[in-house]
Amino acid sequence: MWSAMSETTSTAPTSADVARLAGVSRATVSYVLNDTAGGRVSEKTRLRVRAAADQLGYVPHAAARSLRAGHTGLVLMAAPEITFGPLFNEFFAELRAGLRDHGYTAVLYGTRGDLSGREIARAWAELRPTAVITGVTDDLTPEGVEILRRSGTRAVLSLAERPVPGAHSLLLDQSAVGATAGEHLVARGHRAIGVVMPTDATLRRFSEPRLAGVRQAAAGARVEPLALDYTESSAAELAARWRSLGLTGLFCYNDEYAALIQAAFQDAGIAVPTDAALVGADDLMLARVLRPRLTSVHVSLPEGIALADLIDRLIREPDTPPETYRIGDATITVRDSS
Amino acid sequence: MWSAMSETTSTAPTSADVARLAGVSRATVSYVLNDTAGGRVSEKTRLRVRAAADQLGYVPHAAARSLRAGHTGLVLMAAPEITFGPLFNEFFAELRAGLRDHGYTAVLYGTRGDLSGREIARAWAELRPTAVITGVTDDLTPEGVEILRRSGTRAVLSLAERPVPGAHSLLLDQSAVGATAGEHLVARGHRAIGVVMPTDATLRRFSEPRLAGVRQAAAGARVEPLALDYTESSAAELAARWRSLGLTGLFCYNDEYAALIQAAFQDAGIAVPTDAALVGADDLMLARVLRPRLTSVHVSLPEGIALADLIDRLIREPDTPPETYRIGDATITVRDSS
DNA sequence: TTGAAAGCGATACCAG
DNA sequence: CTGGTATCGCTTTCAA
Repeated sequence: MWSAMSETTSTAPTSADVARLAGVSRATVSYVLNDTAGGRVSEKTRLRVRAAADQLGYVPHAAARSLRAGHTGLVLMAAPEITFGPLFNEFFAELRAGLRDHGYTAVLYGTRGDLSGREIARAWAELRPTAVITGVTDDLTPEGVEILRRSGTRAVLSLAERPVPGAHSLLLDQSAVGATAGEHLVARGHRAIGVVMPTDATLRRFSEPRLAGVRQAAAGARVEPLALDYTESSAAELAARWRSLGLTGLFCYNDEYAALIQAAFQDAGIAVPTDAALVGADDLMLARVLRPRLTSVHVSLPEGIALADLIDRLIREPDTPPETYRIGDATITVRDSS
Repeated sequence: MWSAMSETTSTAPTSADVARLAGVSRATVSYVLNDTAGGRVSEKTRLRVRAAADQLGYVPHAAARSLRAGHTGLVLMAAPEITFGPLFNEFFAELRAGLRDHGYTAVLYGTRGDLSGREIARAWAELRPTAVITGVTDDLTPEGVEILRRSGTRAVLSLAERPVPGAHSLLLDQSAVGATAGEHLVARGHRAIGVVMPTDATLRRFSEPRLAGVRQAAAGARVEPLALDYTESSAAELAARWRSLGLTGLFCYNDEYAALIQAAFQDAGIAVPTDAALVGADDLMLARVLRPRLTSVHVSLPEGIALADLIDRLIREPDTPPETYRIGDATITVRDSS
């Protein structure tokens, strides 16, 4: 029964309040509510305690508990400020579920870009997380890793395209994406390949290794980086000078950029795939709703469950030397654009 | 200087450690590091304390601090398990920035769908958040609101398409989206209008008010709901029976569904906009990369800054009776598909 | 100008 | 079977 509306003065009920109402000690309340020490408390008392807790709407105080326990079950995940699309969202959701099954609480903790590596690390360290997974956008410096470890963080992982010294690395091998696209285009006979490079600075960490991957796979062919804003006008401009570039294939960074370009090419009378063979990446639904349908490279992220198991192991063995786990398999789905 | 690698035994340095190293008391350390009581501590001592803290890599313990302070600066935001796209992401990022300027720490806290309303509320209440913003996906029951308030949460907001009793409501008026689309189609002379209804259950809370909006705006016209999976085959099927439906206009729920349908129509030889006038929603970049370009209804979310100000006010005046704030203006961008 | 000590809420040891 | 009590790390009042 929810008795009265919350008064302003309502201070949260504590275990002491529960104890008082049930006529027992705080220790007993703790035993009962945590199912500790089986059978040490009589059935009758347990019922009284439970009833009292219920009546007061008692909820334990996580901060007090973890202060006493010496550890929080918190796994902090860096929250990207930019969108990575449905792929990442689903991945995070799965990972969170997996961690919860191991008894951890996963939280997306966001920071703005205007904090230095040290400040970010300190902000995280204040929460005394059990583990930290730094995302793709955030800069975790070696110094930051050290700050976290000193403050008791047992595992620091970086999910990025290059390793952070001192931290375990889940290396998202972006160059494999480019390489897969490059191989495909070369196999189709293309010897002059353009690579779209978004001017967006936050994407550089992806675009550059992807370019390198194309270069490596298309050794011997001409590979030309082409800067592009994510705007219609920028795409139109690229379309206008396409014929003069002498290229036949184009790796478009991802499906969204590819869609933009395909539309501009269409407007300019450049036929896909005959005048330009297009390859996107991420294999979004978008690739299937365009006409012609888009060939796309897909990066499979690791199963959230498996990753949760790994994190749990690293937490339990905090002295495991930093290791690099290569994740993400690149596979290509060939459709009508190439 | 980062002396040695973190040993296993490394227990996080406390303010007592800093005090010992600096040769002062814990109180003094607290004064210095928090800039409390200006001028009460001599410059010399302050330097010593700062140096000691630095040397040890001291980071204060947030749980201990807030336990003592009696309040956390935590604003919990329900993390949606599904994607709402770039619109929401940007909105969340802005909101977080705004809250940080007010001294709060915003955190995305995720829960899986398998928790009951009470369990979710308890999980949140354990963290003693200062405010909770429940997202679009999560079910916050009136009972949950009460649990939170009892445990000291000063403001509970729901950002949803219908109000939660007891909580402040940021009412995202989805019916306005449908109404705007309906008005547009009617103004163009359409008297038989289809409305795409995603079969995805989590989207029903959006799709139904959107449908209602169309109905209201197109009173007198025929309005036909059309169930659709987010698959190519489902779209193809709709295209196959389009002519037999006798409809001329189609509101597609959002741009992604509209893209799917436009492709299917194109495959089936149904001309857009002459055989079918299409209207999407959310005004994504997608609407601009399709050919014909997509007419789209745009919902403008409130400025994160403004919302942060509102939340701050509600926190300061926790007894403000629950109120409903209508947010989101629907405006249409007419392009080539309608 | 600095230090001693109380207390925030929960838990776990050791007595009774 | 149950209760007292020390403890986690930090802030803040009160004394010195």
